[in-house]
Amino acid sequence: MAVGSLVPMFAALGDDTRWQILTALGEGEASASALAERLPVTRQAIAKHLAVLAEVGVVEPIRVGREVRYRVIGSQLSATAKRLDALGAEWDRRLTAIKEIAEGL
Amino acid sequence: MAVGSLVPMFAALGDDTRWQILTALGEGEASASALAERLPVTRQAIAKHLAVLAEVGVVEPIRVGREVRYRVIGSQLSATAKRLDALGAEWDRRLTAIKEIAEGL
DNA sequence: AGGATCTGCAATCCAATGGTTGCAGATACT
DNA sequence: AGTATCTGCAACCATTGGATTGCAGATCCT
Repeated sequence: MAVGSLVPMFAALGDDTRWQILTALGEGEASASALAERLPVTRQAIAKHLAVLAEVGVVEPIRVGREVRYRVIGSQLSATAKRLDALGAEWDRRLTAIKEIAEGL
Repeated sequence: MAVGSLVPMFAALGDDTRWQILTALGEGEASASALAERLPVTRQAIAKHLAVLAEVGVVEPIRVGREVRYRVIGSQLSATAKRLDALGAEWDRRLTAIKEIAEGL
C-alpha cells in the first residue's frame, strides 16, 4: 500500500493547537476570528492552521458573506484511519510470516 | 473522547524519513546501522528517528548482543487508527445533529 | 458616505527539529 | 591482546514552523 498522502495528513494532525481548533469546530462551523476569541492564539495563527488543515482536506472553508467559516470533514479522518489500520495489519501479517520462517515453520 | 496521546503519535508519523524507516522495518527487524546502509541518511539521524518512534510505542528496541534491533508494532498503528476512526465518526455525528437543529427538524 | 469588522498578505522572531560530524564506551572476532 | 564494529552522547548547523505585529482590501451596517 502506498503511504504517500498519509504523511502530510499526519503532519497536520501532529499539532496540539490544530486539535484545539478541530475540537472547537466540533461544536459547529466557525470563522478564524470566532475561533481566535476562545483559543489562546492570534487570528492569523489560526488562519495558518486552518490553511494546513484545509490542505489535507480535513476541514472545509465556507464563504458566508465577508466571513469564511470552516467545518470539519469527519469522513476524512475516518478514511485516514482506515488506511492506517490497513497498514498496521499489514505490518503484523508480514512480521508474523517472517518470524515463522525464522523459526523454520 | 480524549485526544491526548494521539498528538505525539501523529507528530511521529508525520515525517517522511520515519516512514521510510518503518517501511524498511516491515521487511524484518533491523539495527540503526543496518538501516543506515539502505537509507540516504546517517546512522545518528536514524537513531534519533527510532527514538521518537519508540517513544510513541510504534517501534520496539531489542538488544541482541552489541547491537540493538528494532521492530514495528503494527498493533499500535491499528489502535491509533481505531481512535482516529472513532473521532471521525463522532465529528460527523455531532455536526449532523447541529445541522438538523439548524434546519428546525 | 463613514465606521466597524472580517479576511489576506508580508515581514519578522524564536523555538523545535532534521541532519551532520566527531568522539568515547561497549561488545564481538581472531 | 588488538582490531573491527556497533551504540550512545554532545556540539553544531540549517531549515522549518508556530506565532506575532502591522497594514491593506473587502464587506456589512446605519
